[in-house]
Amino acid sequence: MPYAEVSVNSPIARRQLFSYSIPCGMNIDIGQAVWIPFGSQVLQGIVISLSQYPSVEQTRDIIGVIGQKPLLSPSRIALARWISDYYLCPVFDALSPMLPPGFERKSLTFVSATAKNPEMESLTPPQRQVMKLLEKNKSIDLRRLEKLMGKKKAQATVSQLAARNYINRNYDIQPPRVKPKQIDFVSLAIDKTEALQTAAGMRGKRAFKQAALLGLLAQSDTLSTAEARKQSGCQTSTIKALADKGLLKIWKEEITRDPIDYAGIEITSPLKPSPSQQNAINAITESLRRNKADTFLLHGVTGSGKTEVYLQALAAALKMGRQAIVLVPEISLTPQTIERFAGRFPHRVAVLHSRLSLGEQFDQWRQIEEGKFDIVVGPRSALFAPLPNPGLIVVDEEHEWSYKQDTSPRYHAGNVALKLAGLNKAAVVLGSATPNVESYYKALNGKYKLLELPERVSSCGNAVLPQAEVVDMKEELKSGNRGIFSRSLKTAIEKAIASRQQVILFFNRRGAATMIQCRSCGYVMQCKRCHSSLNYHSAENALVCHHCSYKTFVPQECPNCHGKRLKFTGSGTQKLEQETALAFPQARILRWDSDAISNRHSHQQILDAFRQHRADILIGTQMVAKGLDLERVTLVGVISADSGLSLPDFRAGERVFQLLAQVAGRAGRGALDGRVIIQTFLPQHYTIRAALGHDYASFYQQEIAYRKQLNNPPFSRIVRLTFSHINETACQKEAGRLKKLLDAEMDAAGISSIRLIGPAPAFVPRLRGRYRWQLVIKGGDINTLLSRIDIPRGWAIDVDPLGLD
DNA sequence: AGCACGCCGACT
DNA sequence: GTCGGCGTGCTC
Repeated sequence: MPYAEVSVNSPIARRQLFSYSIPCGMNIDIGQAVWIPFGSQVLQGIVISLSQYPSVEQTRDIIGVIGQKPLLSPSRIALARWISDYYLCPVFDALSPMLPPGFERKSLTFVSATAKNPEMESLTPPQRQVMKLLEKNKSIDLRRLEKLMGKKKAQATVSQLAARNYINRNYDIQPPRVKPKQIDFVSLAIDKTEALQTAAGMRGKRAFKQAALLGLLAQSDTLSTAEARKQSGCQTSTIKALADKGLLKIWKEEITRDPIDYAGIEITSPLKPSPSQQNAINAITESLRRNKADTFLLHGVTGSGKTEVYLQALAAALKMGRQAIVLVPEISLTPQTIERFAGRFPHRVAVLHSRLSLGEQFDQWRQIEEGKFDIVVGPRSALFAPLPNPGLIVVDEEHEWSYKQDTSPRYHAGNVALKLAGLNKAAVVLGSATPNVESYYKALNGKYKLLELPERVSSCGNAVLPQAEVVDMKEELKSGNRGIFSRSLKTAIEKAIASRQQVILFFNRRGAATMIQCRSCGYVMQCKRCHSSLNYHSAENALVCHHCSYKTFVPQECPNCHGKRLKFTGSGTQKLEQETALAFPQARILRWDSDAISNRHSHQQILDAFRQHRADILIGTQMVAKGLDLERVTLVGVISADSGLSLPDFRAGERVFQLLAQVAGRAGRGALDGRVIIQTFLPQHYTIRAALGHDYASFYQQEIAYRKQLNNPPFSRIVRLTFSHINETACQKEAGRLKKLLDAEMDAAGISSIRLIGPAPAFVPRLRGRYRWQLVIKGGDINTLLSRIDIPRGWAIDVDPLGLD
C-alpha cells in the first residue's frame, strides 16, 4: 500500500488524519512512528492505517521512521481511535498516553549565517545582536534567542534577517529526552593474590589510595565506580591511574532505575478467605478461565477485605499466563499501597505514575514491554502500560473522581478499562464501598456481575462499623451557639486532647465558597427555574444560576423563613484552622489540603508528622477521608456535612454520601473506640441518614429515583462544551453562536431526544485570565449529533463530565 | 501552535 | 517609493 493515514502531533490536527505517500523502500506498518513534513515544520506522527488511495490529491512523502518496528499494536490503535471517537478528542491526544515515556519530541529551529555579510550600520539593534552572536557561534537554537530577547522579538528579527538572506533557518529534531542508563563498573584485571602483592608494594611507595582500592576490589569482585570511590575513599583519578597501568578494567553496563525498594517490604502469603470473599474469587477466576470479558462490581464496606480478593484474583490471572493492571486513585498511590501488591508478588510488580522521574518511567515501561513484570500498579494512565496480554484489570475505589482526567483526552479510566478488556478478552473488577450510582445500576441490571462483601473481616480493627452521631446545627443556633463547633464536638475534642488522643476534622471544601445560606433555617438561595443553588458573583454583586443564567439581587431576608441573618458560606480550611486555634489554644494543629502540599514528599511528611503525634488535630479536606488508619485517632469531626449538597451538580448528593460514608468508616480502626460527629443543617437529608447507618442500599434507592425523575445519568448522557476566551463578550457570543448551530442541526436531523442547557458562565467563570462559557448537552445519542458538527477550535469537549469544571 | 503571505503607516 | 508593522489563513 503506497499511502499512510497518519495522526499528526500538532494541536491543529485534532480528530483529523493526514495522508502521506510512502517512499519506495521504506517499510511502514500500522502503528509505526514516523517523522512527517507538516507545513514548514517536521513533526511526529503515528501511522493509523494504510491505503491504496490518499484522501487528498496532493500528498507529501513520509520523511523517515522513528524506530524500526511499529510502536503500537493494531489493538492499541483501535483503542486510541475508540477513545478519540467516544471522548471527541484529537487522535494524537488519545495515542499519547500509550507512547513510551519521553517519546514526544518537537522539531527545533536553528539559525546560521549565510555567506552574505550585512553592513552592520544598516541593521536595527536587535538584528545586529543576532548577527554578532552568529559570528561567535556557527548555529544558534531559536529557543535560545527567544529566551535572550523575548519570543516575539526573536521571531521577528530572525524573519527579517532571513528575508534579506543574511541567515538561514535549519530544522532539527530535539534530542531524546531519556535513554537507557549506563554506568561504569570496575573490577581487577589481575588475580587477587597478585593484586594484594601489588598493593603491599604500593604502600611502600606511599601510594596508599591506590593500594586501598586494589585491596577493596580483591575483596568484592565487581563494583560500580561510584561505589568503589565511596568505599575506598579515592578519586576518579585513582581508578583511572590503576586502569592505565592495566591493573583494573572499567566497562559500561546498562542498569535499570527501579522505583520499588524491596528492602522494607514484607512478603505475604494468601489469607484464608471468608465465604463471601471466596465466592468473589471463584466468580472472577471462573470468568478468567473461560476467557470472558466480564465486568464485576465488588461492593464491600470498609474493612471487608476487597484487597485480598484482588490479590487472589491476580494470582489466578498470573497462573493462567496473563498479566494484570491495578488502577488506584491518585491520592492512594502511596508506598503502602504498592507494598501490598509487591509484598504478595515480589519483583513481578511495576509502578507507573507521573511522580517518578522520566528515567524511572522509561525503565519500567521498557521492562513491562519485555515481559519482566506481570502486574502494573498505577493511577489511570497505568491502563496504557504495554503489557502483552492483560487478563485482569482491577479498578480500586472505582467511585473516585480522579479516574476522570480533566485535560484532553478527558477519559474515564473505568470506562476505558472496559473497552480495553473487551479488546483483550480480559475481566474487569470494579471495587468500592460506595460504588458510583451508575455502576450499581448496571450491576443490578445484569450488565455487570455484582459481588457483595457484606461483613467486615476480623483482622481489621473492630468487626462492627463505628456508630456516627449527627448534630443539628439549627438547634445549636437556636441555643445561641454561633460558632463553627457544636457543643458536643467541642466537648469531645477537649476530652480527646486531654487524654492525649488525636482528632481529625474533616472539612468538605467543595461548594464551600459562593452560596448564600440562611442562618436561621438553613435554606440555600436557589434558582426558581433550575432548583440548583445560586452562585454569588462578587464582581456584579448578584446571584447567578449556572444552569440557565438567571440573575437576581442578593435578598435582604430569607425567602423561606424571612429571617434576616443571611450568611455567605465562604469558609475554607485556613479559616477553620484559625477558628480551631482560637477554640483550642492548647492544641497543636496541622492542616492537610492541596494548598499545604508543595513538593512530592509533602503528603507523606504531613502524615508522618501526625502519626508521630507531633500534632493533636489534623484539619483537612477530601484527603483525610482516605486510608487513614491511625491508632491514636479516636475522634473524627465533620464540620459542615451539607456543604456541597446544594451545588449545581446532580452528583452532589452522591459525592456527599461517598465522603461521609468514608469518614464514618474511618474512626475506630485501632484498639481504642472511635467516635464520629457529623455537624449539619440538614440532619434528615437522605445522604446524611444513609451515611450514618452505613446503608448504601437506601441511599441508592433514593438517588436512582431522583436520577430517573430528572433524566440524569444513567438514564441519559451528558456532554459539556466549554469555550474560553480573553474577551468576555466574544466568549459569550461564540457560546450563543454554537448553541444556535446545534439547535439548527438538531432541527435538520430531526433529533428531539436531546436538550441543550445554556449557554451560561462556567462554574469557574474566569480561569487564568480567560472567560469561560459553557453549553451542556443532555440526552440519548449525543455522539451522533456531535459527529455531524465540527466543533470550532477553542471549545473543550467533556464527554460524561464529573463535577463542575 | 508556528509560519508564510499580504495589505497599510513612518521613514529615506 | 521602501521597510516593517501584525491581521489572516494554511498545514496531507
